[in-house]
Amino acid sequence: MTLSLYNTMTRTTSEFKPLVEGKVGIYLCGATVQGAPHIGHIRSGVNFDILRRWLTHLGYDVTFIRNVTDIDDKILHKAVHENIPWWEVAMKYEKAFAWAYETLNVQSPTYEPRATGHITQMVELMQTLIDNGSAYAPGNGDVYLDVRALKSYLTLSNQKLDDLQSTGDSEDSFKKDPRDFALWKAAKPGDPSWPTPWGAGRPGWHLECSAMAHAYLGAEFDIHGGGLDLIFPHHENEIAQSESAGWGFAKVWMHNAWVTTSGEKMSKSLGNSLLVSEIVKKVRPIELRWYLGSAHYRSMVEFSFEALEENSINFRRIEGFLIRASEILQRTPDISISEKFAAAMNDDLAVPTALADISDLVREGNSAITAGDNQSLGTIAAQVRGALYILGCDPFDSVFASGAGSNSSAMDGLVSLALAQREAARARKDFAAADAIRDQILELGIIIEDTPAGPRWTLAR
RNA sequence: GGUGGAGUGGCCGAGAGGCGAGGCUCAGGACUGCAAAUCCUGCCACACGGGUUCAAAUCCCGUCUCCACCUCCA
Repeated sequence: MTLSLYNTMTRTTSEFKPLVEGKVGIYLCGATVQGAPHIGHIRSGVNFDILRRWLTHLGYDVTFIRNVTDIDDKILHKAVHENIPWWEVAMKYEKAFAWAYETLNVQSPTYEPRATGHITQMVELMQTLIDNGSAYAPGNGDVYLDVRALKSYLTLSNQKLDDLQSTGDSEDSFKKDPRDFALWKAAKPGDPSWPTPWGAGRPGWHLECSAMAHAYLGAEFDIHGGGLDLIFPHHENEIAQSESAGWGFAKVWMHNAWVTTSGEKMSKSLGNSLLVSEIVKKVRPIELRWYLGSAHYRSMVEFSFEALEENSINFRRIEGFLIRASEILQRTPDISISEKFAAAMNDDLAVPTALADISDLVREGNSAITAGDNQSLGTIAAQVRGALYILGCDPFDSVFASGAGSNSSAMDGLVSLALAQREAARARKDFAAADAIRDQILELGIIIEDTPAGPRWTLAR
């Protein structure tokens, strides 16, 4: 059984073959740090984190690059607006993203390059492109890529150059063709700039990613990821620049779909952003991650708090099973991968199909608990935990320490005291007193369940 | 105008020629002092109109509706 992935370039799902046996290089377009992360941003991080975890499980040595775009128009605008230096804006939101990734258990990239740290590589790339006639510097300080000189263009979005709507941009008089795009933007007064042979300025967005991908992954690499909206123009332009420089560039292109609200794409301009920092006040981070990760990465997620809550209930059912299993087995379940889960994941990360397997396993596991079959329980619990680990939602992961098994011994002692009184009341058939204790404890946020092995308690979520 | 995606039961969501994924909700049952948790059973489907086929949610033709991208975007 081998891994198949959908490639946006070919519009088909085919077997994944790494360029170098046993190794995978991934470049994911990360954030432009101009605002706090909303759940759409973080979905991309979660989806590709699942891909990375799965590749790692399959035994690949994964080099995962996720860049930070720390210089761009919006960052500069924000700096002016807030009257602080542009680098303060960039760092502030870079930290906000880092917090969100960490909170949602997204593994840290192998390398996380910043655009401003790779100006040298960008200048070198531009020099190559100008030398071979692919790009030109018209003298105003800008550098453009000459799209008419390209052997091929728009192969990823499958469009024709002439079908593109004209931009109606009248300020582009220096361009040979209105569809030529800027590799480098001439410095404006007051803006940060870096020197180049063609004048001082700052990098265009597309140039950054080509230069950084090349710096860390080489002329060609396995997988390039990003959001659906990056296909055009960002990824097309990355391809154009990189191929013009003679690089093979990415072999597989993967794009995650949107998180939408009310059927519309979330975006800053619509003002309906749902910040990660706000949502984790309403549900636990592990539940938000479960919600974002449990849909197929190429399917749109229509966000609603109702759906989020429903998904959380589903997750708690699975989590509850694992916690009960660990109590009965008196140890944390192992991590193993079931064949069905593996088959689903190998089919272009078919997480929803894999979820059906998890549900079946949980049902079987619960039945094993009832039957007192601890051997089966151990096997099943390990497979459930293994699946959750790949999805980044392992309740025993220390990242989610506020979840399972974190009840302090002091608290356990106090609750046990109350439970002992309740058991005494039940023994003398004083059910009014027993129920009163249960109700009072419930008001404090603690749920009591009577099991054949005696009462157990958990914190209400 | 160009490119791409979607329409499945009360709700959310898989599947891609033949056995109704799964979850939530609802109804009933088992268990329980009562609950909770859990298990079992049931209810309710493939946007519309044609066609191909022994067989269509799935393939083909047409129609309707919705969404995204076409130089800010995860």
